[in-house]
Amino acid sequence: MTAADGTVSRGRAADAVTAALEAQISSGALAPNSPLPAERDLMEQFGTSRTVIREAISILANRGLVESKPRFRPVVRKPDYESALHAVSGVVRHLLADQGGVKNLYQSRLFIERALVREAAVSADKQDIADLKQALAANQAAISDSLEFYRTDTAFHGALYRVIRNPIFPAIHEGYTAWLAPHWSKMLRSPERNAMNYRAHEAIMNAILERDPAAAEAALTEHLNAAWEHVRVTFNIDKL
Amino acid sequence: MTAADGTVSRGRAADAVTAALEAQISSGALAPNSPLPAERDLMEQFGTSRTVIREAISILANRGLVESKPRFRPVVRKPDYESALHAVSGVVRHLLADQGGVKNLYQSRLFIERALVREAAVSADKQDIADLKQALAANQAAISDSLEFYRTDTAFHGALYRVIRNPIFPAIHEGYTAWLAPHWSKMLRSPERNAMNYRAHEAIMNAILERDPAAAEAALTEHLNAAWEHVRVTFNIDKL
DNA sequence: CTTTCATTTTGGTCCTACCATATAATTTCT
DNA sequence: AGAAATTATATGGTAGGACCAAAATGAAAG
Repeated sequence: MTAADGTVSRGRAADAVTAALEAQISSGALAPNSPLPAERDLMEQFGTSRTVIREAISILANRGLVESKPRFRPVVRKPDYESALHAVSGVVRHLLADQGGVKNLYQSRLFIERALVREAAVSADKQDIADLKQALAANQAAISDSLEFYRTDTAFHGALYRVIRNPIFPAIHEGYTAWLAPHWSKMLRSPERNAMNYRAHEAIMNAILERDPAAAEAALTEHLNAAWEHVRVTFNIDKL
Repeated sequence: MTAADGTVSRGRAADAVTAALEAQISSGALAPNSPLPAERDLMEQFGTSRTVIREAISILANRGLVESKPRFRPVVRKPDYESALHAVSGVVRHLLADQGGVKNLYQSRLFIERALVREAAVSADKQDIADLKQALAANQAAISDSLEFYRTDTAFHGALYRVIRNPIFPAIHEGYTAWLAPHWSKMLRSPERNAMNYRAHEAIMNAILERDPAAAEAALTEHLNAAWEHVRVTFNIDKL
């Protein structure tokens, strides 16, 4: 087969189509949130069979550049850090099922957040502080409502991932939230436990306000370790 | 269509095949590094057309569970943290091409490694120290050989990612190495610059040996910032 | 203007066929 | 007999056509 640039591809024609569509997405010719052209149009546009068109779309879907629900037109997605996380989610499922997978992931989260609270204590600006305070207040207000508490709990930790101005970190937070959620949901939520977790958040907040990175890191570490220990002993997931 | 478990899937039959193959891989029925059965055998085994078999294989490939070179039999791969990184590499390319992508990635690396050297200074054990020392020695021995210096440089930083016993982190290091390599290779390597970088590594090592996390973090920060600054001013990649 | 119904698109699946190459089998040569 | 060259087969990649069910669309009815 002969590609547009004249090179002979002995391997996959789909790769050429994939690259072309990638380019059209990057250049904005295919706007985000707009549906992809119909497969039969694409096969005319690229002069190939539907087979290769479909394979190309499949590749783009797994790359996170388009979102394809069965029976629906694939929708173009701007490649952002969330879609990158979405792309790994398939493998992550296997890793979590593996021995120690959940523990490894949780440990990495602890490690990251330790560094984040330290960073927050050292260099959070007024806006960061305001965001954290607001998230904390919302968390306090939700102590009696376990479902809402979980949401605000996640939001508070999420605020931590935003003190460092880097879109990679909020995406990482979303990853942790999504992948660890099944195990967090196991946690027996109660107003008492919620209150305990809120106090832990408060301690972290105070350490940040006092610009004490060591105290912030210590508070965060104890908070996450306590949560882990609770899940661990309650559900005996040591081997996970 | 009716799947093996009797459920009727209105969407994709390929998903059923994918799941079945996933199970066979997880259970070890399909051993790692062994080739997948031929497509025509699989279509008989699952009672579906080659189309869906091929789509399932494609999905598995993008999930990182099988590695498929064009025209070759797909090879089963045990899903590890490296294959997870491999799965994102497609999207990452786009993110790096985007505005500030490289900078964001490099900043995240700096953030992670700051925490890593701090961790190393606090809790590196004898083995960790020995590994770091060996990596440092190899780095010193390669000052005059820029190519080899790059390799040992990477190895030294890699040793940092292993002090915390978590397979996620070496994988992250591989990601940084692979994705940042194109930009690092731009760096004008010379014995002088190599010597400079070696001294930076030495300073980090010393701080770790002295169990001084703050000094270690400072040394690492200066090291990576200097490298970034050099790349930045030399090649004017501010907007990358 | 909304609802309902008939029509057309469109994605998902199946099938058959053919090509090019990787792999296995066979022959040929040393 | 063993190695190298040759032929045959198996296998992945692509093409094209067909059918179905659900989605999108347009027309008719309320």
